[in-house]
Amino acid sequence: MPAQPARKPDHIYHHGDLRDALIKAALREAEHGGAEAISIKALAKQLGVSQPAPYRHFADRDALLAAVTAEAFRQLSTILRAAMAKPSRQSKLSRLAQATLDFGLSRNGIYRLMFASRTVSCAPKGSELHEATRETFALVIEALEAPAVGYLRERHALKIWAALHGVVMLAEQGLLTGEAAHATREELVEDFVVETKAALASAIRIARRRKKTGA
Amino acid sequence: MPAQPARKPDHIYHHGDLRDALIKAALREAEHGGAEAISIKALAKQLGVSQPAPYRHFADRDALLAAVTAEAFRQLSTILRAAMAKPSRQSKLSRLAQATLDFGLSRNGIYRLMFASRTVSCAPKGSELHEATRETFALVIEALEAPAVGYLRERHALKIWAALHGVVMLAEQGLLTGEAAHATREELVEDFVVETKAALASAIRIARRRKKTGA
DNA sequence: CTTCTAAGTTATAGGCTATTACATTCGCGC
DNA sequence: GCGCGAATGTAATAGCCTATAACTTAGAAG
Repeated sequence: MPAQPARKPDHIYHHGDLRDALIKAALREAEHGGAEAISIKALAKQLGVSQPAPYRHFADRDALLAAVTAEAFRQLSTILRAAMAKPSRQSKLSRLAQATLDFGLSRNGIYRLMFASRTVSCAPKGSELHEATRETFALVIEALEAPAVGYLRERHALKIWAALHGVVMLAEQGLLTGEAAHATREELVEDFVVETKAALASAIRIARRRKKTGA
Repeated sequence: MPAQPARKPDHIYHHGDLRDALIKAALREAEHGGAEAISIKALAKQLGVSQPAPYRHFADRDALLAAVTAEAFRQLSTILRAAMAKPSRQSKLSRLAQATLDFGLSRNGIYRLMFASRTVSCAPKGSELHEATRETFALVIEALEAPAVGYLRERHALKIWAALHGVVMLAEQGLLTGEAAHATREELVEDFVVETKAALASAIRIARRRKKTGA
């Protein structure tokens, strides 16, 4: 009888879907250690393939990071969509904001991959990653539940989005502890939500009044 | 005549102040490439010492990063103090905010080192780095130019600080371009400044009224 | 059934961190 | 002034990581 009796030769030559497996495994690694925790070599070992195998699917480490980050954005989008869909006494924007905060704190490493690395800013315009970030931001605009008047929606979406990231970042750094912790992260976020809604509503009223008198 | 005629033996044995030189050189490197651009080996070469030499001054790479980050915070503090001191028609808070934005965008890599890496959150309570971050934040509180009423100042300082970081982060990511660029970064920041000042003033009024009627 | 291509393998080069053991200089007490 | 210990620097080396080159295998397409 020859060496291998066939029938699942123990280590199959073709993994099946190594590309996808790499992204998922990398996401797991990044969960706690951030981008630095993603090692191609370690991933390959973990998945039972040789170290250079991943390079068949990603030109280099940065390409893998971009793919991982894009996947992370899609996951966040899914989470936010779910939060917005869930019936609740709170506003859509509030639910989106709290869900973002939660994501940013509980999946810390991934969050930094998404919002604090150079990966995203290097993504070319039509890329998978760029599209994923755009789609997430579109949800923020949607959560405002406001009519499109000029660029007022975009502007206020940007503001609440920025404020949210700031809170997550500072919270991660432990700058929201001590005396300052008097206001919890959630309260801070809710402050921003309320203020943003009020500011946008007011801006829209003013814009419409101006338009009417102008026309 | 012996080999070396003395008189500055070309490569001196003791650098003089390698520790400080390392921090400054690292800061230069980080300016554009962020933390990843800081390589102990490269720095050593650049400064004309052997690779292991830096380890006489820093236990490991993370220790160097912490020192570099602390220095960066002190530099930011200096810049902010200067911006606040400069006479201007704008409010102190506005000047501080715009200076922070400017710093975050022009010294991009360093900014990420300060606000988007794990370095800061790992800094123990009494450490040089921790103190440097506290001092910077104290300037934000000062810039509010408001009386201390409960923790209202701290809370609003936190809010404007968070919003600022958010704007810088999104701007770095190119999320502030396109349609959204209708509102420039500076305008967004000014929005936050105005809103924060108004919100704090209002909160203080309310707190005082409550106190008076309560007492 | 052959042949082409996608996907995987071994071997290897080169960069980085960090440690160990050894060398040199500084400065302080005497 | 001199000698010795502490501080600082060096050479050599181990171990991890990325990335490439050259070769091999499996599966699909004609």
